[in-house]
Amino acid sequence: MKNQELAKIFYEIADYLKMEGTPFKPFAYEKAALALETLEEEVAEIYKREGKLGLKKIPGVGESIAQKIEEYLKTGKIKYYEKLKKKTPINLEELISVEGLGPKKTKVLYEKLGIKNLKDLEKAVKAHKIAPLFGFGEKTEKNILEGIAFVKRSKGRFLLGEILPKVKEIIEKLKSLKEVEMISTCGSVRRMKETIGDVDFLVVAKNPKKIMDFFVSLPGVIKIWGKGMTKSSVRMKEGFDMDLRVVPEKSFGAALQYFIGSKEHNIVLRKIAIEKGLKLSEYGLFKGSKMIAGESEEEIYEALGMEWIPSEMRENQGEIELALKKKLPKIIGYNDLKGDLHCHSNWNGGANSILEMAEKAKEMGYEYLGISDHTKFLRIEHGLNEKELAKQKKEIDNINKKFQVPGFKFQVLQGCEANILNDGSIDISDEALKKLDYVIAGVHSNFKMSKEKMTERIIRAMKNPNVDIISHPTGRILKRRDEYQIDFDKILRAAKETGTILEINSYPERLDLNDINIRKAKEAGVKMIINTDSHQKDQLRLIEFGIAQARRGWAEKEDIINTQPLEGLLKFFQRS
DNA sequence: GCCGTTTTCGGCCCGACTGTTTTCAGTCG
Repeated sequence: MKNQELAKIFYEIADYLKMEGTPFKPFAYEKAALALETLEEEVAEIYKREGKLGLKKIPGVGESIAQKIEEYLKTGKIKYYEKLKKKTPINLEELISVEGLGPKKTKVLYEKLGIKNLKDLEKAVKAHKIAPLFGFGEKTEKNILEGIAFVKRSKGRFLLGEILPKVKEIIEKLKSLKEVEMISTCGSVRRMKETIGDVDFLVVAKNPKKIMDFFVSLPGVIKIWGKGMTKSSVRMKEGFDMDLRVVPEKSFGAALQYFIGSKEHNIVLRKIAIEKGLKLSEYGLFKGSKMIAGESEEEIYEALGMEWIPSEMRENQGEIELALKKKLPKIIGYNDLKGDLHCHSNWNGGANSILEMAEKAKEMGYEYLGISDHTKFLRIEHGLNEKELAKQKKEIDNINKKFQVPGFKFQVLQGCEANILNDGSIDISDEALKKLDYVIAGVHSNFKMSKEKMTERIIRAMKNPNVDIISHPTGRILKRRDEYQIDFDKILRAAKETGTILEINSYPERLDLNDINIRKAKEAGVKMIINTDSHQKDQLRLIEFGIAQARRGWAEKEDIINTQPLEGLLKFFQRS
């Protein structure tokens, strides 16, 4: 995954340049990083095929960045980046992950106090060395302390969005070995938990030694914790660990069940087995010494008198009871969505044109795609005003004409992602909103409001008859910032009353609503929509993470409005 | 450093808020 590695480096270069106060360049590096991050094809492949010229076709990549990509592909290093790191030898990524600390403050902390990493920072905060610095103060010091605590709490866990692409790549590599007969991921990756501790693979194989040799010498392995015939364990350079187990075919299902977990789910399952006079382990389901099930998960669950439970639901949150009664909800499937309504085009922050986004959506088999660019208030994203929205509508109408092919259904809708201002009003006129197919509204500023005020703010927005959807309703950013203070039950009641739809945002850092809130919304009878918030066409694929989260929240097809075909969908927006 | 249905050079990255100031810098989206 050279793409991800390069993206990370370019983001970091951008931060170093910001630290120096360099104008514009950081923006260019970030743009290139964003493009690389979600590029479908490996840069190495592009380079192999088309050389540097091919690299320059990537949006945001010009001569200089293409050269750096080339350098990295050839040497594994970028001299320019190494030089920046050498000049200011600090763990920049770690330090700016503390909310409230940016590149500039980090630089001051390094120059005045020699702070190089989180540990140094914590020491300095605790010794009250930071508040007296020029430009800092008591409150900053306190905020930094809270920020450190938050970063530490989420440390050692990785975003599913960071890990899953790597896991899929490794699975493909392992599958290509002829010795591998069956393979699967287990653990929290398989349960699609939003953050992952380590990665587990389960393999049925003829020649375990060969598999193990291959596994411990995968690119990116920096440490081998252990290597045996049935289990090997390694540390990857990104910092996470991976285990691989080889099991006999007749136990594959039992091992899968055991290692997918969760632990809590398994404990209850084993109790049920005992009650039936059986014993469940990773080797199988046994009656005395006779194995009665184990080759597949399905036969184990069946033998225990219950329905098979999708892995995303296995958290012992009531799913076992329902499975015993054969009343599990039919949770939404990964191919049930008919479109995506939260996407940004190059009319504001996005990298691709509306047409490019639409073509990608069409390719994914969608029936519709909603363009929801930011409105006025967010100037950095080139938020659109009333006039520009009207102009954009013309473009969308033209594009839709192109898509009018007999026997083929596809339509681009025009929405917007408007801003909920401090008092709950919307930053663009009702007349303009009325002309759109639908309206998303979201909070993008002033997050540290009191619980009461923030709740009131969002509810007022929901009461605006033009607002259909609330985007990323709780505002959390994983590993960075907690959700803002809101009374979620009150929000749900207001959503129900006003018929407002709550978004499940698929961005791996957001996944907002989260699984718990999705379940609450479902129980409250509030409709939801799964969107990506794509800023470029390849991000449309992030929808997988939103769907996974919906499945973890037990959402069914009818809870999610974009499982509806276009006609049904539009009914939710009550436009005439 | 990137980009071009006004441009191959000169734009691009604005505005609110916070916390620190006493007129403003840094952070965040």
